[in-house]
Amino acid sequence: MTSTPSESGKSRSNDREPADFIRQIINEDNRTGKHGGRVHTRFPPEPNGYLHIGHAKSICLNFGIAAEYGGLCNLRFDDTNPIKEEQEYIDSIKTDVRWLGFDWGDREFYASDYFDQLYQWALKLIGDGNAYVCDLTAAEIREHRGTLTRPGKESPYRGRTVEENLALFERMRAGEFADGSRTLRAKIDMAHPNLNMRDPVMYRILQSPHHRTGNRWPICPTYDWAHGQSDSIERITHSICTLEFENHRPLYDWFLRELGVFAPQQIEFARLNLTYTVMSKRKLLRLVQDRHVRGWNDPRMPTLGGLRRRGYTPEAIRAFCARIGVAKTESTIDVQLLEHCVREHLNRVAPRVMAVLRPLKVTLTNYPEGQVEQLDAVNNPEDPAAGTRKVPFSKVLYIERDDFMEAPPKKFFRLAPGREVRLRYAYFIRCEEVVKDPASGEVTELRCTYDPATRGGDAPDGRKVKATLHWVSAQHAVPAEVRLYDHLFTRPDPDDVPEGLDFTANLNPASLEVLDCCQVEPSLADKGPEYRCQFERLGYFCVDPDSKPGRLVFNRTVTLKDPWAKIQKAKT
RNA sequence: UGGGGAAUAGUGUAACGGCAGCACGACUGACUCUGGAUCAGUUAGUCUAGGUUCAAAUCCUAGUUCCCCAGCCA
Repeated sequence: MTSTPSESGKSRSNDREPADFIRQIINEDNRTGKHGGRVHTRFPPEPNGYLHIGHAKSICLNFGIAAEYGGLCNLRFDDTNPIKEEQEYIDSIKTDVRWLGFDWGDREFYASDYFDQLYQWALKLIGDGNAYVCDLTAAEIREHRGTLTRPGKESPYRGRTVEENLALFERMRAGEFADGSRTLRAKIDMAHPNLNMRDPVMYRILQSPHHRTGNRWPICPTYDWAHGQSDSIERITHSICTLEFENHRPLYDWFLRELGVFAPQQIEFARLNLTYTVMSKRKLLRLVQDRHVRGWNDPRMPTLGGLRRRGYTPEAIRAFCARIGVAKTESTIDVQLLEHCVREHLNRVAPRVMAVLRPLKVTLTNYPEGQVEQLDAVNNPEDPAAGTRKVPFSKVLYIERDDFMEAPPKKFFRLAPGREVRLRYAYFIRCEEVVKDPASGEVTELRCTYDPATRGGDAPDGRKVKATLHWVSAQHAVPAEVRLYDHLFTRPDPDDVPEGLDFTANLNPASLEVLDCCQVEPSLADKGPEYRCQFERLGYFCVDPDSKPGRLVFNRTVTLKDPWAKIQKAKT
């Protein structure tokens, strides 16, 4: 946890700076002294799934705001539903938040930490005539709730006395009743236009063991009953959540008011949507279960685990979250902005290396047999401190198949019969002869000559060349597998499908391409997982955890911007 | 047809009665030993209709469109 989560480094504690609507609210609260200048937020994941880029937006918001205002941000697991939650998720969530660069200190909390307090508060509401035990089944409750346009009917159990309710609730707690047979409900208003206020359930009976409290609680609180009170216990000043909870705010406030306890302010913002991907837990789970991807951390997934494996940096994700801003308008961010953010960071820090993905053999007919030269190559033109390295050069090389065309169209600047190009950091070469497989007609080798006077890449006579190609020396290169990724879906909105089909109809069949005959420069031989670099002219890549010594595996994080590829794509 | 929200270039996001700005994208051009990076430039916007005002994205009125809510999920 070395970095400051506040990317701007600027304090937002004055209201001169353009601030988003949440920071404006906080600025106003600070101005009026509402919380004595205190700012305390929380990130409250439910431990029933893996974190994704949408959560990163919330994490950056909550931890970022706390840091900017000199406040604190808690990590709180919203573990009110034992049948869906598991320790594995808790561990992965903590790993991801830490990886993103945030620190919750010793403030790791669980809603289940507050089950006793919640129970006491429930007793108070019952005592005040504000809650009652209801014997209706789930289906009956639904029927009684009414509809969007029609008021609900009151439960026949609504009129129970305080004593009756207290006795029944005590027995619920003692585990005397079957799952789902009774609930504790807030007594509010069955005719309320907001359905959340029509006597919402506070406790249900769920005998399944809880990952933290074991079998101590046969009853468990609902989100509505637990969340606001948890915020209150932690003295959260600003409880930031997504738009769908806007309808719950009246209830959130109602509980706090009836209890007479510290009242945090709930503020809702629009969740993140990204083009060419899905973000809902349900759809992500479906992709994993139906084997459309290789797992939760498949590099094509928008999960933090997937992005990490893909080679994304925490810095890039934080920069992205800072740029997308925060508002109440529902929006879909162009995935190109995310890609821009990784490129921007990796361009600054990633060492450059040469790797040939689809090798084409090149023999330099006039280069001495058996000779090897060690040529100097710059590690990162954006960072002189990164220094240089030696790259071996010899008579037989590999270049990229895409860098040669027998009949080059207009605007193709690379190698072609009779044409001269530069090999990066090496020599000018000229293509003299094209060798083909007589059967298939496929080009199998290029026989070229090199100009010894151009060693290092410059011609003493000042002659220019239109392209510089990357290459590797055949006898020195290390074989590697490279996994190329593209968008998981073929449409910006995966849900844009013909009637009767679902989002899987838009899955991109070409989202993964595995190249297993790649040749990379020898300096890469000893690199392990999480090593990130730029393959010159191709893109940013990282070593995959599947990689083993002698069997390198790389993932392509993102391509470089490539005008030529765009020209070609436009033609098809 | 109840209630709660939201509408600003292609996509996001500012401007809080006083010149509609920024980022990404797209398109030019310069430079380049990465068709990368960098630099310069172009493109393009206030949902609609009225009203208030010297002045409206901003205030008022009426409409339109989109999102959320009928889990003992969160």
